[in-house]
Amino acid sequence: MTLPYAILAALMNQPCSGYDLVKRFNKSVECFWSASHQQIYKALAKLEADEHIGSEVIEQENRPNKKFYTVTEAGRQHLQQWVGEPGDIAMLKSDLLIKLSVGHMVPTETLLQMLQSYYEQHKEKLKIYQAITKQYVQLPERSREDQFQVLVLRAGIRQQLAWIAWCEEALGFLGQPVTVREPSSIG
Amino acid sequence: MTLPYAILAALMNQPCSGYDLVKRFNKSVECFWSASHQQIYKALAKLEADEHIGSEVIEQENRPNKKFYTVTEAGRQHLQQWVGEPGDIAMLKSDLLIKLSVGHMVPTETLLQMLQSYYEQHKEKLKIYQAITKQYVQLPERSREDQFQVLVLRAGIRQQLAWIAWCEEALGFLGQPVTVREPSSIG
DNA sequence: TAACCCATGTAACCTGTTACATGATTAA
DNA sequence: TTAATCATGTAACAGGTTACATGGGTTA
Repeated sequence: MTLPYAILAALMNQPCSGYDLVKRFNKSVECFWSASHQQIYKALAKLEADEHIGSEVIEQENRPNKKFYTVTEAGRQHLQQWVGEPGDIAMLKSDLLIKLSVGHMVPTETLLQMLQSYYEQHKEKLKIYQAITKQYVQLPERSREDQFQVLVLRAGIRQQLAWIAWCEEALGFLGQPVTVREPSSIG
Repeated sequence: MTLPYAILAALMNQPCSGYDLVKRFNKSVECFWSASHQQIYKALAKLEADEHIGSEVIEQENRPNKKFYTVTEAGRQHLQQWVGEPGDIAMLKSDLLIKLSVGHMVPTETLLQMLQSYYEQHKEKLKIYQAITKQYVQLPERSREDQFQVLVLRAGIRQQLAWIAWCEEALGFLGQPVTVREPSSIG
């Protein structure tokens, strides 16, 4: 039930076409909600039918036309109402933790390799969040809108730092010498 | 695709009935994977058809019979193989972050109330993880199996601490005086 | 010449949620 | 007597993934 709201939120911050939305949802640029292009096009059709968004066809030469979506007043109110509602915290569903819960069944060397792969991915994700945050922080003046973007990104950074610290603890437990790092700081 | 493995893992650590599995999956006792009873019964039927688990009917007086499930050798190998495979880190999908990404659209007072509700839930979750961890830590001798359980729980604790610290940052940003806490420690 | 980008969609399938169903036992 | 616990399931639906489809333009 969250995807339509996530789309409304994205379009509020920056109206665009379905194709561009897909990129924003998946190029890890923006977002804490993923969706395939099929899902997004379908949700856009529904949102338009419900008159929460409107579209304008933009004719283009040498490439397909695009539909440019903007949020309607009704859509804005719908989103605004949802934002104020309390909700449930995200359930932590992790392959990795299921795997480690039966770690005693598997040779340590195998576990180390598997864990290392997750570790690298978390460090990569952290870099991405930090890079995007930097772009906002470097702006001479930040709007309140931008300040909220930074706040959200800092949540992502904190999550990744927590995972990274835990991976290091786990690698240590498994007997892997871990490179000594400076105490984590979220900047 | 993870649920069947999560079930195999749970049954490896402690064989039981479907009904008991449901409790272990949802009473936050054990697990970093949730599932409804409908899903679990269905998955159990499939796992049994694939001969990854076997069942024995236990006759009971004054209450319905139960099916007691145990992992077969084939199931054990299937699980073991999966544990060694590298996988993708969990996508962070958060209602709360979508809401905050359009925080500028909503009155601060409304945001504060909404955020407070998420904050309380994270603190509650943390308490649960800490209580379960304590039970393991207090044991006079911990098996390697138990040590892995503690490791997994510590991941949950770190995640909740990260969320809690971020909620406090967000409340601070919104102008809410936050009770001063000792620097977070995962114990 | 092959692969990828632009741009939008349909169809089949699998996963997960909600509602419905049964029926005895026990606690408030 | 109302509700909850025990114990297992079916059926309908919503959410999400994978595969298929089109067709010109650009890059290697």
